[in-house]
Amino acid sequence: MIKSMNWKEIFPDFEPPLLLEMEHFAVINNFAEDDVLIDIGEPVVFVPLLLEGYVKIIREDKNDGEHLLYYLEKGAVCALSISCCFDHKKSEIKAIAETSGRVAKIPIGKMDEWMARFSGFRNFVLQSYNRRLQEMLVAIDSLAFLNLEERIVKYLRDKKQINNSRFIETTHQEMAADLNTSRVVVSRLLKKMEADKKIKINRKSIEFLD
DNA sequence: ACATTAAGTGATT
DNA sequence: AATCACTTAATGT
Repeated sequence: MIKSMNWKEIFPDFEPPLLLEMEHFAVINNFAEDDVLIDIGEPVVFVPLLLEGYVKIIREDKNDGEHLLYYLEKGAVCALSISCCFDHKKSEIKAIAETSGRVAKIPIGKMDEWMARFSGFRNFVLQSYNRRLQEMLVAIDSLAFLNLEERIVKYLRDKKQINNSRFIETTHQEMAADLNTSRVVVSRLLKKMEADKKIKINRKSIEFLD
């Protein structure tokens, strides 16, 4: 179903022999919006490469709610899954499909092998790691240094970017969960932002006026 | 018409 | 900024 043309397009630096092996060993899965791709505590047996779509990566504490860390985009590999894989650990995060899309699941054993044999693959993994680390810093910064209203603005900006639309389809409840706060507080701040002409609130969607 | 879900609000901590 | 205890509004059956 997936031709090497597609692979080459998404992963331009992969060597042709690597692409051939990938087509053979990778398991392709389609997923729909809101699918839970992995949850906390589930064993990680594959390293997922995102072929299409966006995935929300969420850190969750059993008692203390959850927090959105960052989004994974097409052509990215989940850095956290790699570290989990190497140690045969269980997942530290929850991954939810922001949009529908496709993943290629790489068996753990192949990761070692391909990183050793293909410099294109090794560089890809390292770069991907790097990007995730950067995004993690951004997530920490926003938690540590931004107030809730600023975090909401950032949240809406990110979502706007991903969906490529100034109409953000979400509920106050969902935002509160992602930002680890309460719905009432989100509603109030959004109301204020609407009064300030920054956004327009509709039921189950928000229009971002930049 | 009734139930469910999303969002708004005042009062309190 | 969080929580409570509602109310109101929109949607689904």
